[in-house]
Amino acid sequence: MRDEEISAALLAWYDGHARVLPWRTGPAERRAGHRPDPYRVWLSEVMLQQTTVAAVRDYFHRFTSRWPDVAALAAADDGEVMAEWAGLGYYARARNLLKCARAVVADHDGRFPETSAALLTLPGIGPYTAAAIAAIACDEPATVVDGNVERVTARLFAVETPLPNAKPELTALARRLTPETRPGDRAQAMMDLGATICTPRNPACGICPLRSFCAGHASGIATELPRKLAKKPKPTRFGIAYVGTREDGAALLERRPERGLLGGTLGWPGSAWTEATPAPAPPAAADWRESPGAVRHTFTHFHLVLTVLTARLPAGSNPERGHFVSRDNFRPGDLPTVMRKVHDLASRALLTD
DNA sequence: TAAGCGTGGCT
DNA sequence: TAGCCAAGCTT
Repeated sequence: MRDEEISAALLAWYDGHARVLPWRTGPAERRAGHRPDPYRVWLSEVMLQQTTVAAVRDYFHRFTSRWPDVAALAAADDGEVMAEWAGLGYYARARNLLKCARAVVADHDGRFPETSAALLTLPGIGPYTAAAIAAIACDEPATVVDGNVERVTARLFAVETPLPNAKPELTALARRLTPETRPGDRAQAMMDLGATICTPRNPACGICPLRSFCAGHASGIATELPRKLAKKPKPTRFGIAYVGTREDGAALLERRPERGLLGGTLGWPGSAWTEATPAPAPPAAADWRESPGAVRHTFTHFHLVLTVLTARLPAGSNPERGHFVSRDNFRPGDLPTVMRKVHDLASRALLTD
């Protein structure tokens, strides 16, 4: 009974406070019988993996403008999709996005499957995303567990087990709060509550619709939850990047291997990234000069310090690595952020030369 | 199964 | 400033 009261309080709050988002069908529309487009739900959920709403907004608009449905995306050029994704991070998502779109077209007649179990078999769709799409787009009473739900649930039930060990326990508790009614709204309500009220730091318990049910708040430890195991320190790695520009303005770029860090993205040729600065191995013969300063960038699991070398390459340059991209076809914004930083440093160095 | 995999904003 | 954090998935 108590679990149902919590669900009811959550939905009542959501009816008045649901955020308006481009990929979302609001509670009023939903009651009028409108379901959101599964393609847009899927695209938004993949973009939102480990990524904030603010960061996703513009990317979502550009993707849906350029590729309005799953068939269009499935037919897209890989390089153009990678370029459009540039800057959003976790590039495996973009590669899997294409694989998934093509699987939907090839194996599912161009329509997304309508159960979480079937969605789970598609590339890039894991337990969270499968449950979210099924609940939001198909009204399946799937239990959606993301970082927000983990935090809300840990506080609501005062779970002291640290993450990630607490994951099964929190999932079971979240399942208790998953009623048959309005599963899509309920899932989004939990996430909205976590994003706007039950925030990681300084939660707004004073205006929380679940305060009277919250064991964490009652015992004064809500802000400390969920507990987390200590993280490993990040090592620092070093490398060299070569910014080569031909006389006609073409840039010497290289597509990285499909797998691994920045897989499938476009970037400047360079050394491996290792614990000591590697010996130079330029991609083409030229008078390479070091740009003052360095590029600093932090990835998920290490810090990177890049030395940037620039050179003008002759018209007939025949590089050992990479390929030339004409001035008209080169946009720094098509590169992942670390490579855009390299471009920016090289540009500053050439300007002051 | 633990580790690999981006980025930008906030404190 | 440096660490923490965000609507996780894959291998």
